Amino acid sequence: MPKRTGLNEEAIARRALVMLDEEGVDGLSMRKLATALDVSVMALYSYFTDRGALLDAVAQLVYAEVELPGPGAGPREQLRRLMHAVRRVLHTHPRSLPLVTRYPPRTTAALAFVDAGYRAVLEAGVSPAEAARCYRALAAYSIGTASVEVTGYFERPPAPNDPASAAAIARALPAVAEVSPFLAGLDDEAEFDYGLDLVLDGLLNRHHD
Amino acid sequence: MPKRTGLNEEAIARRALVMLDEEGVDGLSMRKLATALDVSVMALYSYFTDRGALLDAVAQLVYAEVELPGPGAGPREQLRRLMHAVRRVLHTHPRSLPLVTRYPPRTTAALAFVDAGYRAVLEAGVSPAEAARCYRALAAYSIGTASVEVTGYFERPPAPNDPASAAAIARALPAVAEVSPFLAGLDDEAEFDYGLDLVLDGLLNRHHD
DNA sequence: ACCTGAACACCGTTCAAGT
DNA sequence: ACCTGAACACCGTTCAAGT
Repeated sequence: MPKRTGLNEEAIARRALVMLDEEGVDGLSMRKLATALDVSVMALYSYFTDRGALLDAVAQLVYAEVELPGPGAGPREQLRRLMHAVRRVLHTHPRSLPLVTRYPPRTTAALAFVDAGYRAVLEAGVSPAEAARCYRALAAYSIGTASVEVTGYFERPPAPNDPASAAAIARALPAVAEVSPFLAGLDDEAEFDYGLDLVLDGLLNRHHD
Repeated sequence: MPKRTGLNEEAIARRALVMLDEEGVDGLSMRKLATALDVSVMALYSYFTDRGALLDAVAQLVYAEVELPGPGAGPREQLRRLMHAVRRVLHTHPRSLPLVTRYPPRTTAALAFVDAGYRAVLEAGVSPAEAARCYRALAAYSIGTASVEVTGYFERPPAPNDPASAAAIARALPAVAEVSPFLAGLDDEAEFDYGLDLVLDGLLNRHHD
């Protein structure tokens, strides 16, 4: 008689995603995950060759959560909605960012949003060879924005450890001192749209002429 | 008499960067680093409160390596050169990418390239408030591109574990099947320029009108 | 085929002690 | 102030064994 633990790849990866959301990549250990699933650690290795394979599976689950835009809009609007959906998923699972930059989409479910993106670019009349370049630029911008947002790259003005040197920084880096105050007030989603429209306009105009 | 180990923050972080380049973030352990520096593990804790502080210091070293463009060119060309320099550093230290997306520039040396970027945008006649937005979009694109390049996001056509399902993928994801073959042939630097020009044109034209 | 427990070779960090 | 060694509480993974 089998042990009837109800274990399978999907169930393990789902529980791992919950743990990732709560504790981050470093907090997601095989041992804690096994405890949470009420099995021995080594039971997990019947489904994943190692921790890397598990993290990959978690990344695929995240990609699969990207909401595909419904039909009825032009290609440009489809792309805009799709990139917003990508950004939204990364905000739902901010701790998954290190995984997303390590494991590309691979499963059918994970590739669904990529397919939708290619389709929209092709519908705009772009050749397959050019569609690859277009989508790559869009993906780079979306992933980069999410990365910058989630890590708070521009969140606060630079603060050196030594508080006495704040004045020194202002003297050595006048432009940083002048511009930094405005970074704090930016609205993330509006900024995302700002750059996204730039890239979309550039891409689609270039191929319409 | 002090132990004359020649230890200091900078020397430790420099050696850590070498180890990061060779073995990646996971391979950069406090214990191995101490052995490489010929001191006990705990000696490192006199200079860094924990491993995170060390990784932060390594990230600052990487930022400080960004080559600033010389004078003599217009703001647009300066920005183009600067973003290429950022990309170049991330290619010199590809394993530093997880650090760069975790620890923003903070020291004076690390902020030098950010200052140069702001200065160029300001020189283009953009207001400080708008300069913050412009630079943010540029940084997002550059970091995202480096991320996509280094992780090989678009390097190979998607290959599911189950080879029998390759045909199934082609059926379920027709646009992926059509576009993917063209991704392999792309030249990374040319693609970077492709999108960078798009963003630069959009940003600078918007503010010139 | 799936699951277990013990063991191995690692980690980061705390603590008490040395100079 | 700087450095050490021992100890603690963790890791991922191998192995031999169980059903």
